[in-house]
Amino acid sequence: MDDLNQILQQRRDKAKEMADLGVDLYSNTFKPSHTIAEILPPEATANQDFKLATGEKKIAGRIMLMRNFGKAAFMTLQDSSGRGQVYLRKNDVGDELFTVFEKLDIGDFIGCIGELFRTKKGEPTLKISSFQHITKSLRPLPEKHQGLKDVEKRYRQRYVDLIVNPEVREVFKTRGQIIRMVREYLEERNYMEVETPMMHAIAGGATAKPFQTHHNALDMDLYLRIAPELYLKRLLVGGFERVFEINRNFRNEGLSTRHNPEFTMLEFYQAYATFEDLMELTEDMISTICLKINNSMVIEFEGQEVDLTPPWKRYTMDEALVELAGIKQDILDNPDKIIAFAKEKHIELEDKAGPGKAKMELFDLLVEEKLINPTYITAYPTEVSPLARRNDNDKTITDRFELFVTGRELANAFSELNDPIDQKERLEHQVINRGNDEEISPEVDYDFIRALEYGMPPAAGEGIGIDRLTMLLTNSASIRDVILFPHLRPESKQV
RNA sequence: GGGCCGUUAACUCAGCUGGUAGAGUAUCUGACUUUUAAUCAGAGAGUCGCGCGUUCGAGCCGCGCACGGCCCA
Repeated sequence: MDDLNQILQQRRDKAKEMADLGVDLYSNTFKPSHTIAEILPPEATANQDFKLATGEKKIAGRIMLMRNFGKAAFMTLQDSSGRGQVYLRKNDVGDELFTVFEKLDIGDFIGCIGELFRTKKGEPTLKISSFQHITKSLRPLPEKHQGLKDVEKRYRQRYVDLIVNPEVREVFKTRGQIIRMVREYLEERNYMEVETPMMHAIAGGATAKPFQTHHNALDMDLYLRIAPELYLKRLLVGGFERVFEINRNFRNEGLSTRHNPEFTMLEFYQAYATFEDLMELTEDMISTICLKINNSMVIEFEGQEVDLTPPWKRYTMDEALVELAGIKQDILDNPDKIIAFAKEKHIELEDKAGPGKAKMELFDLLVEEKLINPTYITAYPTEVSPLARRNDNDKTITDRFELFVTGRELANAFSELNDPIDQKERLEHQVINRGNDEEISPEVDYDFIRALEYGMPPAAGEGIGIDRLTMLLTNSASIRDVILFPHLRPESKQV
């Protein structure tokens, strides 16, 4: 720490000078009476008839901007409610405090006491009669107009991003609101929030590579969960008829603008409901939340207009492949032809893969990106839906839907398979088919089968990616923009 | 894993055909008691991501590596 650059050294020197003046650099005695937005709301600037509160007010915040006139200064203070202007004059605060003021830096926290007035230009401002230094900042903030733009720094040092880029704060406030609204929506419908294990002995409930860890005392390997599904269904067996969980899942796979190794998933299960009931619930829930967040069900996402007004478009998988990918029905109906067609499109299929897998891959390749407005795809092949209930009339498809918006999968739901014999066969079949080429060999969760053998009421369950929902509702192009601390490789450089 | 792009002062960015590095903001010094990108005058601040090579000479050319972004798998 002895090779500090000029600016860092100057700040430390100033801190020392303040301490020598008897200033507590990290005091915790100031109690603000108001937030900045309470007494200096943005609308008060626009509306000159806005009545300012009278009497002494106390606000605390970080100094963001300073316009210094030698014996007076305007400062822009920021707290969690927003920004506001304060005005300080040597005559008002006295020589002793003014000496402290002269040592203040942009980035420092101060507490200000004073009364409100309007400047010549009409801006509501707190006229400081006294102030207290609260916290010293030893590092300079980024440029005042450009903010912090370096994407890597914004993610690594999110705290700086949050200080200087107000729109980033808004995204994360909105994320919190979305989660709260989801919770409220489900609780109003008698869903109970539960927490199930994040560490699993068997990584089940989805097809994904898990992270591995180890429990020392038990001397056993564990996996960070890839999905909570099998535990939530155990709760249906146990008699809870409506449960939901909002929590992290972990998948040891690639990173992209749509994938973070840990991501937040909402899963909910409802006894005596079908996947069709959940289609109605989902479009109502998401459009309602969107309306509350954006005051409209028609929103913009990456320059495209997206209309979330229910009811949403519905296609079966086959219909989507015919209408949106132009595949002929007779190809879809013939297992050999559809597999051949997929291979023509350069889709790599394992020898064990059947027509269902081929359809799913063709859908991902040819259809998914075309689904901008919310669209339900139903009638997924049983082959690719090991946990979903078979359709009563056609055993090759399941009572399942996925929801696509802006070319992305947003939700996955189905009527749950509650036949333990069928479930056992399908999970075992899946394990055999996944084979040994994966580093972590898949296992069947036989306790889950045992639970089903006690009898699970018919139910429907759904998973909604909270990160992706937040991306949609905040017009964020990358998942890293809705995750406070997205995963990055470690910095090599000295900080 | 592959392709393309990026990495220069604390921040945002310039940097020509290879000739020892520049602006704005921020900082420091001085002036200034209603500014709001305050203004005016002056000053300091850089392992040019890292390493190797080519060259009399590399921020710039070549190779490798690191980190990041976008696209693809």
